[in-house]
Amino acid sequence: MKKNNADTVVVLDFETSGLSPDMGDRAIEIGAVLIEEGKITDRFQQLMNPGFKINSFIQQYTGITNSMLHNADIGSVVIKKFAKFIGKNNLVAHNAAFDRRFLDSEMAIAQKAYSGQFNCSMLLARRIYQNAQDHKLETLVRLKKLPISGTFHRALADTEMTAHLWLKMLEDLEVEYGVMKPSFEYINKLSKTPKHKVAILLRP
DNA sequence: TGCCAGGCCCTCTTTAGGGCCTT
Repeated sequence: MKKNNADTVVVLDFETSGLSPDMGDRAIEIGAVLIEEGKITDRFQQLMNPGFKINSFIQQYTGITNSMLHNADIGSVVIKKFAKFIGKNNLVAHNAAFDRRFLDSEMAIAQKAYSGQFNCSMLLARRIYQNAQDHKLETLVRLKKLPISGTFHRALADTEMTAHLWLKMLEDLEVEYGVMKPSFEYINKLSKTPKHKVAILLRP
């Protein structure tokens, strides 16, 4: 049965060859963690061979090299395994619009589908941490003193940090605003509320 | 690889432009 609480989700992060699947970019790594009732209970990480050589900027940015990708499974093989990992869970990513485009693109290539809805940790952070210097994942992780797991810009490390940020935001909503066990839909609504109206929505 | 995007949000707004965030 599908869980609709915000504390039961799959958090995911793609490393990619560029910014736009519509321009031919492909995923080169997927990382994900399953959070069940506020606890990380499973992990997924695989490199994905995009079928072409990635440029030097991406190699430097991610630390993923062409030689690492040479022996990796192709995207469609990996994404079929990942579809099983997702199951019917809802999904979370930092700047989810980006990861959703690549998930949709890779799923279409593999002729697979998923049923979960997306929530965005960046949009939620912009609402509840309005005074943060910016809302990059790294900035928020340091601001909230969350554990830095591995290297930034590798898929599983970014995913774990996004997961910790997600759980911290749920905790802060409860502790500071009395929002208990919010639904996924409530968080989605909160993430789309104009900033100047957030305080009204969250008033205990 | 391919010349590199797209959605959200703010404001000096809505007949628009530019910054943020992701790789």
